[in-house]
Amino acid sequence: MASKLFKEKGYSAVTMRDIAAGINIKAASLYNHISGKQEILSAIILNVAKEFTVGMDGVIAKKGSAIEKIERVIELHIDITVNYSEALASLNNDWMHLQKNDLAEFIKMRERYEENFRSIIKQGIASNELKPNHPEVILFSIFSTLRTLYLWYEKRGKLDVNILKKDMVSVLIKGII
Amino acid sequence: MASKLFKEKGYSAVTMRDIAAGINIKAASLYNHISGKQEILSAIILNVAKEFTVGMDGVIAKKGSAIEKIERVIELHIDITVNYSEALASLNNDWMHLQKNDLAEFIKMRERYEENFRSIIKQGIASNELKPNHPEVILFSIFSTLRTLYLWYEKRGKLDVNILKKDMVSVLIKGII
DNA sequence: GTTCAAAACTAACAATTGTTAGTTATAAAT
DNA sequence: ATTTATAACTAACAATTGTTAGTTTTGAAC
Repeated sequence: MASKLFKEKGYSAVTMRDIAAGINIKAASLYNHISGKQEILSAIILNVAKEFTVGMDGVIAKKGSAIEKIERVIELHIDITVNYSEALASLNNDWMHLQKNDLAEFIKMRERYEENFRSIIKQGIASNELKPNHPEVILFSIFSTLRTLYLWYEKRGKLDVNILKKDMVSVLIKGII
Repeated sequence: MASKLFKEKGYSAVTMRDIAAGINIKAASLYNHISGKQEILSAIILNVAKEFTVGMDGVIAKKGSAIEKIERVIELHIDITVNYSEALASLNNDWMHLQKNDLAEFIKMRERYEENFRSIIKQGIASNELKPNHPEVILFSIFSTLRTLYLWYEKRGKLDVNILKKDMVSVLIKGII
C-alpha cells in the first residue's frame, strides 16, 4: 500500500498520514507495526534489490553462452517487474533517501549487479557472439529498457508475460530491423 | 542550480532554503525573482518538454524512411540530454508535481510526442523496414533507453557525442548480435 | 551626492511533518 | 468474567515547510 503511494508521488511527498489513510487507520497506529517511515522505504527497496541479486547470481552460476545469459537476465527483470511493479518505482527513484547503512548496502548490490551484467557482455564480445560495440552502450541500452519496464507493464494492460519475454529478447538482442 | 538539486533529491525533498543556499542567498530573496517553488519546477520541465515537441515536429515534417526518422529521434534525444541533463531528471521523476494547468500541458505534449513516435514505427512496419514485432515493444525499448540516457551520460565521463550517436543508433536499430 | 529600482536581508506566519505519550478498544486465552 | 497482548485511538510535540511583510543594502543614472 505504501509502495503504491511511493510510486505515485515519490517517497518525500508521501506522508505517514497518507500511508495510514490508505489502510484506514491513523498515522500514530502505524508505529505499532513499524519503527518509522525510513523502515518502510528500506523494506521495499532492499527486498526487491535482493531479488535481483539472487537472480543475477543464479544466471552467472549457470553455464551457457553470453546470449543465453542475457536472455535469462531479461526474463529475470520481467518476472520481478510483474511481481514487484510498485517497489521498482521506489528502487529507481527513491533509493537516495535510504539512510546510511541501507544506502551503502543498496549501492553495493547495484554495483555488483551491474558488474555481473558487464562481465556477461564482455564474454559475448570476446566470443564473437556480440558485435564489437562499446560494451557500455550495450549494457546501458538493455539495462535502461529493463529498468523502466515497470512504467509500461501496467499502462499497456498487463501484457502476457511469455509474449513479452519473447518480444523483448527479440528487440533487445536482434534489433528492430 | 535548482535543477541540479531536483536531480539529486527530487522536487519534494528540496526546500526553498536549499535552493537559496545553492546561490548564496536567503530563501525569502528568491521571491524577488520567482513567484514560488512550483514556478521553478514548471519552468524546468516545460522548457525541455517544448524542446522535445519542437524537435519531434521537425522530424515528422521532413520526408524520409522510418529508419532515418528513428535515427533523427535518437539524435534529438542525445542532443537534449547533453544540453539539459538535469532538467530531464525532473521531467522523468517529478512531472506529477506540476499543478493543474502545467500538468495538463505537459501530459498533452508527452502524449503527442509518443503518438508521433508510434506513427514512425508503424510506418516502418508497414513499409517492411522494421520487423513485424509488436510496435509497442519497439517503441518502449527505444524510448526508455533514450529516456534514461541522462543518468549515464554524466556517469560515463561525458562520452563523445558523435560516437555516442553512432553507437546508440547501431545498438537500438541493428541490435547487439 | 541624491535618487531610485532591484534585490538582498531579518523575522515571523500558519500549515504540515514524523514521531511520541498516554489511553481505549478488540478479541483470544484462561 | 478476567486477564492480557495487540493494535487502534486522541492529543500533542518540536522541527521544518513555503511564503509574506517590512526593512536595509546595492549600484547604476542623474
